[in-house]
Amino acid sequence: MSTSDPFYASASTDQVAQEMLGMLLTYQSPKGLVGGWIVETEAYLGQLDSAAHAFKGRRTASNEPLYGPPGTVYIYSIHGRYLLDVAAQAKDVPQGVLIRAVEPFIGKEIMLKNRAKTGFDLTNGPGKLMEAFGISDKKMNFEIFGDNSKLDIHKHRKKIPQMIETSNRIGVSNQGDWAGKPLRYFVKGNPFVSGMKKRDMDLDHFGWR
DNA sequence: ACGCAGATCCACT
DNA sequence: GTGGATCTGCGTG
Repeated sequence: MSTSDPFYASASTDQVAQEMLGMLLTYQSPKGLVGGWIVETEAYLGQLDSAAHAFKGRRTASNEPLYGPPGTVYIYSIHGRYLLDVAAQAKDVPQGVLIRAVEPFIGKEIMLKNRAKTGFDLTNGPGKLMEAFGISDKKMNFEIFGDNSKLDIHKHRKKIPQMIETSNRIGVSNQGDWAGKPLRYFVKGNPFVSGMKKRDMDLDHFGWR
């Protein structure tokens, strides 16, 4: 995905978050290529969104990548983990999409070595997928997916969700109106979605069409 | 210095 | 399946 690609800027951030479901996320890691299908995302809508890092225009060294052009890598840390975001709007419009879970597709063996977990637990959470990928710092901040970065989101290599499900966002501390907005999107039935209950899993097709 | 955050793990119902 | 403990980096005082 290149800088000039209008994909991000042409759509609202919540639309982008939905369209990213089924796209392939890859990372050229030192140990080899790893990657997976994006199955869960969340949209964060900037200065008005009380759950967003840029709420009220907050702008610090660590959330600065959110203000970058569409496709900017935004990695931040919480609870000792690292999470992966994409800036989704034009430069200086601090809206982003959090990638919360992927279905492993490339380099599964590498991911299994990076993480002490197997099965769906390998990548069914935002911190888990980063650990599986072997990313444990913020060095790639400000890079552009697929342009000058080892991280890439393949727009055209896409799986099609049978159905996209929504919910409120996970772990947002703020109790404002925004905490309950349905800005989390996931592939219905995909077992790699965080917190997916066994009885809701579609083990035949993983929720893909 | 201090306190908490866009989470995870594990020991228990 | 779920609640509580614990993980560090960063923002605020």
